[in-house]
Amino acid sequence: MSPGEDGLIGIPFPEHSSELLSCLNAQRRAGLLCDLTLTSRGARYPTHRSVMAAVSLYFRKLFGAEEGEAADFGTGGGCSVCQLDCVAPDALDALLEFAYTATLTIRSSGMREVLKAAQLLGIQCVADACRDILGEREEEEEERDHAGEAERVSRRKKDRRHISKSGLPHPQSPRPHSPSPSSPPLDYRQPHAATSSSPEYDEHSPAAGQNGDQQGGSRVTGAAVNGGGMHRGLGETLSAPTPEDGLSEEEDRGEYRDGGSAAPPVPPERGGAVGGRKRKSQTPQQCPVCQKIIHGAGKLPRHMRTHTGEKPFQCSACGVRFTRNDKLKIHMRKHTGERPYPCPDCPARFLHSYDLKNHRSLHSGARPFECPLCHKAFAREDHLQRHRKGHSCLELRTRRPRRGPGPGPGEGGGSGPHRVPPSLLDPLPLAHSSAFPRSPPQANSSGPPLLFPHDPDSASIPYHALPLLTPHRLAYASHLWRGMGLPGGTTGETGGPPSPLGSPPTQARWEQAENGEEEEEEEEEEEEEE
DNA sequence: CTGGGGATGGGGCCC
DNA sequence: AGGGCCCCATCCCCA
Repeated sequence: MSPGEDGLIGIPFPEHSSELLSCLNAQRRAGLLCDLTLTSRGARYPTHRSVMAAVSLYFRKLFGAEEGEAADFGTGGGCSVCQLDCVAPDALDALLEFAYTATLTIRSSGMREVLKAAQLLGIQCVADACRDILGEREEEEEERDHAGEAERVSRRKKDRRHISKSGLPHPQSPRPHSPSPSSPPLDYRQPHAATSSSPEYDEHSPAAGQNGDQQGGSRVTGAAVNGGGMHRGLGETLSAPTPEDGLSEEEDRGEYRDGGSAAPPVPPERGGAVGGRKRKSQTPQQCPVCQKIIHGAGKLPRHMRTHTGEKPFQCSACGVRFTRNDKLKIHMRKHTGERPYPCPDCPARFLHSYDLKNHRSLHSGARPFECPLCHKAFAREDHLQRHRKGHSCLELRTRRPRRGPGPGPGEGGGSGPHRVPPSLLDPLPLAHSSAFPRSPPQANSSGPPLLFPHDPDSASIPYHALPLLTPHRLAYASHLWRGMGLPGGTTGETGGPPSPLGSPPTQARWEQAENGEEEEEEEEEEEEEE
């Protein structure tokens, strides 16, 4: 290989962008290299012109960074001061935090101020996000107001509002850098929300508490919007959403609309397979990063580690780290040789109960998961899903195995023993049917849907798609790792490329094939009659 | 492409 | 409320 000509290789450093941002944020907090000071009603925020120009259209214009103009602001060597009294200190603080962490953490009550500030400063993605949230919330509140059972919820909401209001500094009072005791949030010197508290999610540190408690005892009342918009350009590591992400986010969205109330109509469990288990009305907590409602007491710290990449539980034998203690415990079985789930029908033993369950289906020969198109039956649901994603059934499918020899003891007709999960019959999986309500992706049949509109004018992506970007596993995680003084975040998250399940061309082919089969089957029946 | 094992994240139950 | 334990759904990887 001649190194000069075609020996060019690109070595990606996925953590670079997030590390860069994190470093800039550290410099900002330390006041290092700050060449711009923003002031708002007495509060001063040292910052960097380049960062502000990168984030805000307003500053881009101001500094002439947009069209190559050399404005005074842009060329001066000293530290400039930009007075922004039209922007509330809290909102400015939140926007600065967003600029340097890609996460917007604000209180519900401050949403409008942030929206206003984002519009003023030309931070489109934040403005869009705030608009969406405000819109949703208003709808939600209307629903609640009409619902008689919502009394408790609304009371809590009032409390929240009260807390939030009392937490806001008086507009006239100078913006303190150290907030008063009654105004816990938004100390700009401290990373917000999950950023600051992420190291404390370690289960070993009981002081950690829930994320919502970290700033004053009330649960999270604001929203943390992970800013994909402006930082997406930096974040080359942004991965397309996995089907899992999409699906779960769909579920989440449903839950989110419930607003975490104590007695919402519970969305169906996954596939309804859980059956008897009822969701106990445990205090749901909202993840400040992905907005997901986490049910179950004490589960939020566990969930947060999926964002931070923190793996506090290390195997003493091989050093592998885990996010959860129970996973480590299972892992340890590999070292101890313990396989607590023996198959009663054969010598096989398993680490997990569900492995045994899967395995036993082999003995029984049960293949309860049938492809509705080619009617091939599988013992495992995920294998059926994989089968359908691979579209292989189109080539292999011939005739409906209506008589015995086929897989499974029963006939496939109608309400036979073949269980086809409703989700699999749904031609358009949720992840692709409603996750992109505004701009449906150009689903090509060979790759993930396009999440990022190429149109530069559409500076923001739909807010609903933000959680799908899984940025929390990228830039965000890096900040936290850095904050914890740990080496760079693990990149174990694979987030494999999703298959465009149910993409229109494929769906059309399926439907076509299905129609063809109906005809074929009729012919077959006629033959049988003869 | 399929079968199988293992990993991961979320929720429920219980202490 | 927090955490342990368990189960479930889903995904990844390998043969």
